[in-house]
Amino acid sequence: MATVLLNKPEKAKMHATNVRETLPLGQILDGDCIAAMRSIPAKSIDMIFADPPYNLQLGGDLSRPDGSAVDAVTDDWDKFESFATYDAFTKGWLAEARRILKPGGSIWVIGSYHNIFRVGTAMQDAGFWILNDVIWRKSNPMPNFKGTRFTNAHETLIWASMGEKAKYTFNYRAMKTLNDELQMRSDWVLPICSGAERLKKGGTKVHPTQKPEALLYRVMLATTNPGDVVLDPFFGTGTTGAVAKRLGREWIGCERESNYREAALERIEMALPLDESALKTMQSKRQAPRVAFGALVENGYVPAGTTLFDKKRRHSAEVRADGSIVAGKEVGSIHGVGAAVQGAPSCNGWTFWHVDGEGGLTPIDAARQLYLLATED
Amino acid sequence: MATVLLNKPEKAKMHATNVRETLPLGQILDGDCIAAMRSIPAKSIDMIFADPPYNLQLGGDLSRPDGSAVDAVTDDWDKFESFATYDAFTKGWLAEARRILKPGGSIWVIGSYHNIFRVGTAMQDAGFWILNDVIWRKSNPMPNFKGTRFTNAHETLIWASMGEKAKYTFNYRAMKTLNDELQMRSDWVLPICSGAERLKKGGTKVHPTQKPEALLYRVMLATTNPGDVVLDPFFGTGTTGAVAKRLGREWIGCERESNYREAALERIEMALPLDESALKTMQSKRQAPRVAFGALVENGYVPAGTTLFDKKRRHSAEVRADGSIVAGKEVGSIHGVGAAVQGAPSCNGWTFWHVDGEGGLTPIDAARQLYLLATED
DNA sequence: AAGGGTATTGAATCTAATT
DNA sequence: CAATTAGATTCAATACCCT
Repeated sequence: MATVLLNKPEKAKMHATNVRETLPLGQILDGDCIAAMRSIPAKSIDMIFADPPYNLQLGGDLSRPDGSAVDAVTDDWDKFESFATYDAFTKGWLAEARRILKPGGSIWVIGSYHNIFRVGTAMQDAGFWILNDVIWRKSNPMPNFKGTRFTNAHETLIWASMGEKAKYTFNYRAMKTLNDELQMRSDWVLPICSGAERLKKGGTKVHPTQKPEALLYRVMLATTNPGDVVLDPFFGTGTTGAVAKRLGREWIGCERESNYREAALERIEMALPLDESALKTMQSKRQAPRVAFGALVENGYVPAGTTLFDKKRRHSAEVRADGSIVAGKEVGSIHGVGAAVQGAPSCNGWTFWHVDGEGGLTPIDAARQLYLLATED
Repeated sequence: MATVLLNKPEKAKMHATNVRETLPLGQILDGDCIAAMRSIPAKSIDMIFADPPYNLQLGGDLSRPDGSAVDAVTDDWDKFESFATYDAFTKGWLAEARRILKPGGSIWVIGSYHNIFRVGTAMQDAGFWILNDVIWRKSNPMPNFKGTRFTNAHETLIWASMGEKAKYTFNYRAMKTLNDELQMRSDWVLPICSGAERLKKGGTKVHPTQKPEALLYRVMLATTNPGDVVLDPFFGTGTTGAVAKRLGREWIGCERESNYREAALERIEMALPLDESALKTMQSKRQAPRVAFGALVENGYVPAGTTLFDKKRRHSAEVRADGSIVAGKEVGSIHGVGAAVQGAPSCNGWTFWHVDGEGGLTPIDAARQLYLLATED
């Protein structure tokens, strides 16, 4: 029998491929989400989006908010019982979620003030590292008819990685593009789910808390890549699945109620996937291929002997044949010398240093872009 | 000796009056807030506003893109050994807060994702009944300098009564007036504390986390009446005291650090009734909402994959998932690509680009108008 | 005086790949 | 795994200096 030697990353990759083939992609698992998640292999999911129910009746039945339902529990002892039961439930499904997430995966949970504080605490206690809490600011909320409180006009999402040092996916550049070239903030203004998007049967809502697709769209675009596997333990009518399909992500759902499952499957069937070109997003420079400054020198884009200046000509440096630069006593990389002359902890030499041309000073980053275009493919 | 018979309400009223006379109104109690609150009689306070340490758990130094350093919160008072330590601290001060609050009083606590979930859980466990969580959306937050997460652009306040059936004060009418005759929502847009309001000594800020008076103004106007007693267990530089004085409320503070106490007393001494200009900043701004093209994409008004044309169909471009558009080699915003294909210095993409519909070409600005109609309050 | 340009700053869990 | 190196990264408001 032939032996093939594999290094560690290759082994991991092959393992991931094998595991992926066993995943129930594009399926809604029937039953309790904890039991359903138990059937998923460990470290196999890229992102989890969870919209857990928030109210736990004493009978052990979970119910969703429908605006009129009020907790029947009244005295303090029962309240404690209720919170304790809810916390145990939260701890249970979070533990399974943690098991099936990849080390570089992340989790989103949405909730309101009834449950989000307990969920957030449980997430921290389970070892998740909160990256942001995000506010979904509803642009057209239900008014508070009685005038007894502030209009409850938002919901809270928590986004967390597997741990303090864990990696995670964040498509910073795509978010910035989506927000007209400003950093995306932690407060998102989006309309509630209504109109044609709202699933109805016989004139009534199929699901009391159907989330808008725009919300999932932003979540997925921000924190997953095409082809990633997204799991939703409280699938409901399948907003997560519909958006995943549209955005070229794989999905898995868990849902106990058959009428929700049916509505979800029908809905996702109708969803149209975007083609590959439309799925492309603005790439960050971090993802662009690295170019050594020395390559520009070798190829004559910035010849040896060129004098570099900072934007205000307060500093200058000379380029040497090996791509190092010299400024007074400082010798080294464009970054190191840039940092040294400024007395700064670090410096991006590509944008700090300029060459003197016909139209004034041009950052050497422009030469890098030219080089990248010329050497593409 | 004459005997005066008093009925029960009169007795309670007299008791309240006597207790009130023993309260350290207009004073800052020196020392740990738990010990300080122990000196306050039970059921004597109308409202508590608490801004406890956030337990930020910051890593190393952080520098801005220009190389300058970020002045972080490094004070000892924000350092806790573990979540367990922080939880014990929270439980301790909440218990005292609960003891001194009147049955019809209420409590506000402000925090960030670092601590607010733990605080909210502790409040529920202590028996407080959450009435709202309120989002302070900062109009000018500190950016995320490294592009690693969403800009942390908000903080969360929790407002709670003494229990599910407990009474509380809510001045619905005042809030509606303050909000241009619309119900006050659970998200408040306010600037951070800066400029003349920010207390400084020798050019540097006295307190690292001074809260804006506008925030306290809205809190107090909404949930207290003139003459009410407001206590702040983490008084700092006395924003609560200054606003209480201006609004005709009584105040009590607790503060360990003498330099904060001194700054606070001096500041409150100077506090004057609010003038017109200050009042204006307290009011909700009804400014025209800015719409990013990306919002139309994620909400399906202009789906990814759509082809855009200029009015005469000389140019076309394709919409991508993140709201960028592609025309040949040009990739970027509707404005940038519009300018590039025309060879123009600038371009209003909203009027330049059109979508092909039943009635011919329609400018994408029409979709923006539709979106605005759907999201208007 | 008005306006333009530049510097400063705010509750921040703030890099990633290679050696 | 720690140390090193390459190199990516900011928005709104205020303050102050200069025409």
